[in-house]
Amino acid sequence: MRVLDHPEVGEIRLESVLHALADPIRLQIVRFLAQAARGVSCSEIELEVSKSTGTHHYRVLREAGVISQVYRGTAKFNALRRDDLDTLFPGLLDSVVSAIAARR
Amino acid sequence: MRVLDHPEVGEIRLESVLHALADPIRLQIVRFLAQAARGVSCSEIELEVSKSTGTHHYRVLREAGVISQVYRGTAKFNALRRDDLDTLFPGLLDSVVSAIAARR
DNA sequence: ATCGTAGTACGACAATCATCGAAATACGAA
DNA sequence: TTCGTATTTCGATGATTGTCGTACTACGAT
Repeated sequence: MRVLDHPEVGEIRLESVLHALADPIRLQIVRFLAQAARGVSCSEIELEVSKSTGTHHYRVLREAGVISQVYRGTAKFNALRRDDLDTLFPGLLDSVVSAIAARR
Repeated sequence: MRVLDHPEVGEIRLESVLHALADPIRLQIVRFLAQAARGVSCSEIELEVSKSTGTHHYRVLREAGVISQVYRGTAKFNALRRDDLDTLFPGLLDSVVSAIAARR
């Protein structure tokens, strides 16, 4: 089974989280995950970039501590690390998600 | 008198704001401005980078819409665009400022 | 008019980044 | 085992970024 590295809660840095969120493709991913009740596979989110670029963006989000990723079979399931982020940076994720949800 | 370009409220983009905030030097500036009651000149904030690099960071913040800058004599006064940011992205600035203030 | 202070403009440089396509891997199903 | 699907890895490339030093400009004070 493939295992993926995630930063511990204590290792998540504000700069990295902000940097991870400062990209339209990654915001699109976060937005999708925010309104999904449970884990979402990569292929469920239609990104207007190539597959390899998509992989890159998921990795940036994971390594920053914004999302968690686990393999289930051949698919990889993604979820926001809501609790961890809310603990570290209260209100940050909510405000970003609200801001991206508010615009059309 | 020298005049500086600031984005209109409607031109401020979330990605640019997040990108502007995703740098330790710029977070230091924001942190300082957040706990200053009124405008602060560039030279009041001691940054561990050269003057020209400092100028660069102030410009990134201004062009993203995070701060406003006006000349008064030979000095340039900086202030957070609190109201504009709160209108556009409610809670965002507060959560970021709290996060940087919370860590030592 | 001259001087000092505050900040800018201009290259330049190395590092990081977003992007891609093509080849490779992991795993479930047939 | 063979096939198909999901995702990765590996360069490569062009764009952006953070950094600097030096030379410059703007302005107040002398």
